[in-house]
Amino acid sequence: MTIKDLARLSGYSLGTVSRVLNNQPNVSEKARETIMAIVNEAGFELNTNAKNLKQQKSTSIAVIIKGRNNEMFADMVEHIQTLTEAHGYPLLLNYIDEDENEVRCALQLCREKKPLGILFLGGVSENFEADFSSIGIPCVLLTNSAAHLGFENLSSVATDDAAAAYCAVSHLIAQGHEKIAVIGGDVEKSEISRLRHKGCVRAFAEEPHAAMTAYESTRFSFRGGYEAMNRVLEDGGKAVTAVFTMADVLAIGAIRCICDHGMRVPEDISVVGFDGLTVGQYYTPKLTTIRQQTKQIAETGLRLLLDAMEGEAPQHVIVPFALSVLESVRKL
Amino acid sequence: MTIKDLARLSGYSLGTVSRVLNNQPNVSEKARETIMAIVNEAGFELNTNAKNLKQQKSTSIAVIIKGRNNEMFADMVEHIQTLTEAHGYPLLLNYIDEDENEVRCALQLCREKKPLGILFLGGVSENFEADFSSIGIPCVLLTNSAAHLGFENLSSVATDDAAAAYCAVSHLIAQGHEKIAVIGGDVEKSEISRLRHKGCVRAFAEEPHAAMTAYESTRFSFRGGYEAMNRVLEDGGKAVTAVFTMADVLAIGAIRCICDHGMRVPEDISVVGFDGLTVGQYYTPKLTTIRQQTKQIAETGLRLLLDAMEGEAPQHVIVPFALSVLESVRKL
DNA sequence: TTGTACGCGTTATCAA
DNA sequence: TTGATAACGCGTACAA
Repeated sequence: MTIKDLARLSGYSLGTVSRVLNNQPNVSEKARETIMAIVNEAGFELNTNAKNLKQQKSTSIAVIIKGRNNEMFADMVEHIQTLTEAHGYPLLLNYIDEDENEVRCALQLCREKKPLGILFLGGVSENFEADFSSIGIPCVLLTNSAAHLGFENLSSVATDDAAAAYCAVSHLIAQGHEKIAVIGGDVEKSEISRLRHKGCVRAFAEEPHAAMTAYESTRFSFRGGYEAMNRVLEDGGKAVTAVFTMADVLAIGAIRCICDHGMRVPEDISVVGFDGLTVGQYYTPKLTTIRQQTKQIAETGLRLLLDAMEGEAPQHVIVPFALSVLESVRKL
Repeated sequence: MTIKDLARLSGYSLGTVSRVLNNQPNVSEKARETIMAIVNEAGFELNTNAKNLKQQKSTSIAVIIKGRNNEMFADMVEHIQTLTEAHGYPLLLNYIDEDENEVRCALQLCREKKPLGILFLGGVSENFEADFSSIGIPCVLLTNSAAHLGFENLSSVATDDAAAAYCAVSHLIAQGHEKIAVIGGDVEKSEISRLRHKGCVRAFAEEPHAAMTAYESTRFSFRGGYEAMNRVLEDGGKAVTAVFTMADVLAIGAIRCICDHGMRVPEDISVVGFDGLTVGQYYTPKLTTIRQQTKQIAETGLRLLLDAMEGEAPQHVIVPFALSVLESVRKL
């Protein structure tokens, strides 16, 4: 079933049928009704390939998600999906590995699928600096700020990672902790880890009686958290009383490790996480954590993208975070 | 950059260029080299829209995932993605709501994107009975069996849900539990819940001294598990000593609820989950659960789909499960 | 308000 | 082994 058949069946010409299908003006009400009746009855749909070929672009928005088993991203994708559905934009979901180059992926996507815009869930500055200039369509980077990159077609929405980490560590210090271990990602490679680490350093600098006794770098996973905590504990001597982890999954891994060493959280060691995953509220103990506003990040990001698609200038938005104080920290 | 430019640049005609690009025979080695050199240098890529338009189909495989915040499905999608990448099939990921009709969605997909095959992650028999006959391409249903539906182009890969639930409840009974509550989904609407419920019933039937003191139906989420457990506990009197939940998220919600009531797991109440989520191994207590082989389900499902795309007959495979005995069950 | 004709980038058929 | 040419289904000037 093509618009040719539709033309034949309705007695109108191809042009009229096409105009009806695209809600264009200059069509008689009668023609519209006649044609739409046949469309609905036969369940006709335009051929996307032909349409895109003709228009030299697709009508879709692409999303590039770094890391598949990332509950926060999954959450954001869900929101984005709901919103774009309302706007009528088909979504092109692309999951890539943590260490793949998201900008290269975007370039390929532009050539192959020609999306109207791209949403990056996660990304590293270096990749953008290297290749982003070849991308011509509006893009938005989520969870990292792209303000310093200065591209004309790149907006960003992010949490203030340094401030959030500062807040988490300050909370531990305020509760009387002085020997605090930190578990996070590779400060060389991961921008997010770098920023959060910076926040930690600032917090310790302000309170000289407290110190970061160790910084353990690992993958962002339950197992990564477990193994990193293991190294902290086996390193003995400096007996930490608290740990700040740069992700809730790390916190959960770390807590499990602490329990396996015969200690308890928060009685023996306090733990603060980062992200605000749902599971944290159902964990034992309920996780004290930095809660990121995933919904707001997703909504704002999409809005910036749609705005940019309308020709507006890029923006760089910081969304607020909140320290969610539950049960995994004890006052000394 | 199109194959027209390529023809002009190489001095060959459109036909020859197309043949080279599609690795067809009857091309001189010289022509192949000349053209490929330009392709590589310029980073040329075929226009997918034009190609699909001409061939009246796409080269992609569609995946319809019911429920976005489902860690098990996310896991399976990850495996599928890795495997299809190796085979060179682009993946069309479609996340839909729990209660949307996956077969309707598939029909629309067939019209719009014309995939080579469809993988269903989750689905209910009723929807397939109603509309699946209109779908002409090979499909595979994962996590539910489609054997009884008898479609010529529908394979399936599933865990034996009834047997697994039977195994879980039998384990509790074997540990001396006699008053056992069960938390799951709506037996009327959810086929999976129905099958698992059936397994429970059989287990209780075999051990008359044990009984299902309550069946609480709820959504498959942390909160759902919490609320259902709340109802069980507030219903007092029949003092359960164990709970079987039809999902690990339910188990975690239930355990949190038990703790909030001042009791402990497994000291006061034992809990068995279902799925084998990673977080269960890092929970406190480590979750005793029915472990589903997500990797194997995904791999088998994709293999069946590829086979069917080659013209082979549909198959219905049951993959084994395992009872993972960790810490959330106590022997009475 | 409606219809005609062309081109989007590709594959495939046929003739050279 | 190669080249010319006709589709594929659609949008859109332009003409009627």
